[in-house]
Amino acid sequence: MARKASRPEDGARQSTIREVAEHAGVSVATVSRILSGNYPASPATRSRVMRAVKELDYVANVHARALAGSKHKSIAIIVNSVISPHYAHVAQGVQTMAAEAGRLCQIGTTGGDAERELDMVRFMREQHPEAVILVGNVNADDEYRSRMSRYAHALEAIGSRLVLCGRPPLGPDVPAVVVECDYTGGAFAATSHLLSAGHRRILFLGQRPGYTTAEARIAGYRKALAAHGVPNDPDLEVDGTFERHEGYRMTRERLDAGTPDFTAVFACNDQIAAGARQALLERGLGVPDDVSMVGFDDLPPAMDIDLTTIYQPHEELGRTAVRLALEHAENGGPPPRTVLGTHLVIRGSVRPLLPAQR
Amino acid sequence: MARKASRPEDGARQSTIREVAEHAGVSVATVSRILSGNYPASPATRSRVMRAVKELDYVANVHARALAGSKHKSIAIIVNSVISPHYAHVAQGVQTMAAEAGRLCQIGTTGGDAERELDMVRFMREQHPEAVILVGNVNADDEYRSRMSRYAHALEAIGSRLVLCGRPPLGPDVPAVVVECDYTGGAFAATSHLLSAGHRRILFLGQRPGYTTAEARIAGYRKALAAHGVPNDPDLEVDGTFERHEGYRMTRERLDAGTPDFTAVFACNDQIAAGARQALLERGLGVPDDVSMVGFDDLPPAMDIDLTTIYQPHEELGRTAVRLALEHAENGGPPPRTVLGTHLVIRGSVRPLLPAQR
DNA sequence: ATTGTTTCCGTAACCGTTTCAAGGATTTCC
DNA sequence: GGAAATCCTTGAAACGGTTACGGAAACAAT
Repeated sequence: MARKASRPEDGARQSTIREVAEHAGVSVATVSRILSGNYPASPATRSRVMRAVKELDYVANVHARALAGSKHKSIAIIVNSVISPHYAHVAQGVQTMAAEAGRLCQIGTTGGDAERELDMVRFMREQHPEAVILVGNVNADDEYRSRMSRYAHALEAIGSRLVLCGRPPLGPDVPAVVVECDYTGGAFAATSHLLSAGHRRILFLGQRPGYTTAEARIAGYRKALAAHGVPNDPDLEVDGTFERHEGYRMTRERLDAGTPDFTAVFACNDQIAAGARQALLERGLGVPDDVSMVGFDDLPPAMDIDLTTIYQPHEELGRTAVRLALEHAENGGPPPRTVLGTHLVIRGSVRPLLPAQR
Repeated sequence: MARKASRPEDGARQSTIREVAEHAGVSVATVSRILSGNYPASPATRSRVMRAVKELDYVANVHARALAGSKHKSIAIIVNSVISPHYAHVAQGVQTMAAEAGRLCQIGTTGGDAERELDMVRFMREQHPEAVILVGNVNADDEYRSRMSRYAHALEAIGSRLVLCGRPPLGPDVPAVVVECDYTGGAFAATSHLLSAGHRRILFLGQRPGYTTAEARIAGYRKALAAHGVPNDPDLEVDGTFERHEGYRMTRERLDAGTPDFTAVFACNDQIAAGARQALLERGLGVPDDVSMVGFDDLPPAMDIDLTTIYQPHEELGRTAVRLALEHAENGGPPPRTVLGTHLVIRGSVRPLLPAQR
């Protein structure tokens, strides 16, 4: 109904603000103002416009709106993978908060590849979102830093902000909101827990030189060892990605190499722990009877395998990222920065080691 | 560099196509054509334009492009939750395929609420994506059907299409691409597997009247019972959502009610199975020693708890949804429809029942 | 040399909003 | 009663692209 006859088309079209204006007998400017924000308007006009909107089932075109107002209510999030539980939870937090704030949530994945992350940021920039949230694990080399720095400034130029979520700042020259999580503290607590139970040789699963989230954990691990006066044996730090099958592989290879030279395991996340556990069980080693274990994340697999682990506030990381970005967009000033904490969740995968066994 | 002096601002701006044109000494039309599609242009002009683009670090404004070309390269996906493994995998498939096709991926969650799903569709419509993909489990009442039908037509009107992924068509009057998955067949295979192992009293966990994904499964369950000549006992069909804690609750309540009157469990997904298993273990019932179990999904928890289950092609569902939508946008014609299969994955959670135990 | 084809490129009219300067209608004040 | 202030409302210029249409140049054919 009430389609402009002057523009005949085969398919129906979305009604425009002009049609609404015409229908209500006012100008487009009036419709625009009434619809966006509560601008002074006489009650009569307002209700006429509202009725026209209803009758035509009018929905504003966001692209026209974004173009004219140079602002698109949307938040972009870039993660390694949607499947990985940690990222999924962070994404859920972002999504929830974005929805609450009436923002569209745009998502992109990188597979953990720094190059693809950069391309994704570039791609997202075209969309002019209010914020681009970068989550997680990436190997930041110099080339990466310089490109990301360029992009950060480009984003700034279009009034969008970069948010680093669960990772440290990229440097003073890279404008970004930062929402960190205390991975070093978490790893310290995990390792201390094992040390307090008498363990001395603790396998570290998930070392990844260059990757901030792994490096933060190993720093905590080493710090705990030092605090307990236990010498650090680099041979106990095993390289691998944060996936289940990698946890399995790392442990398997270790066991294949000879008799176990460790009594406990600290896994960089629960997935790794689950894989490691499987490898141990296949070799007839029980958890915690033969080997104690602490994971990281406190996500689904942890409960199923009764894993003592470190909780990190996944969803809150996402929510905070959105909140701070939006606040910063509102208030301006230097980009805010915050650090969220972690804590130990005790289940049944750690057993005290008798003095004789040490 | 080369900023228009006539428009002085505090912050830097993104360069426009006009600036690129000026910089390259050609018209904006030429730049536009060279950038989008391979329009005939002399190599000299092309390279001049390309160089200008590089030098100005020009990125087209998608909103302007969408407005002028009335097309935005984007795909919207609406799921219950990003956290739920099944949805996460489907979303991963969508995201992957969308990225391959150079599309932006927009995501929204509903928490399994039909009302919120409708609102989300409405919201997504404002963004003019090429497709809106609806995944999963929702209670479709008449009110829902009628609103969704309206939205489907509204989407059609703006050249966008609705995609139903992992759920049946809504009716002949609702234009939509449909990518189903054979849940009935999967449930039939699962139940048959248990029946063949001699089980007769099989608990069905996850009944949800009105929810298509649950109803498809129970249809398969009943069909298998009938095929084996086993009478259907409605009392064995337990209501609950598809979450781990619900699996725990349903089983717990069952066990609390008296001595177990079943020898096997079919869980509507692996999460439910994991929760059920925990409840059984807490009561001293082993899987599969005391109770056999088959799940659905073949996702992470399945491997950890050595669960025999039904595989469904999660990511492929997502990929297919995007592919069909894009193909349909290209070719037109009636909306395509397809059904993907499932298959049994045998692990160690089912044990044959001795004839004496039946 | 004229005409017809091709090929490449430019002009300008949109796309659907927002927003600003300015206009008309009331009310308020002296 | 007229000027000033106030309140709503409007026309029109952006915003940054795409694209229909047409012109100019280059080349081939007559």
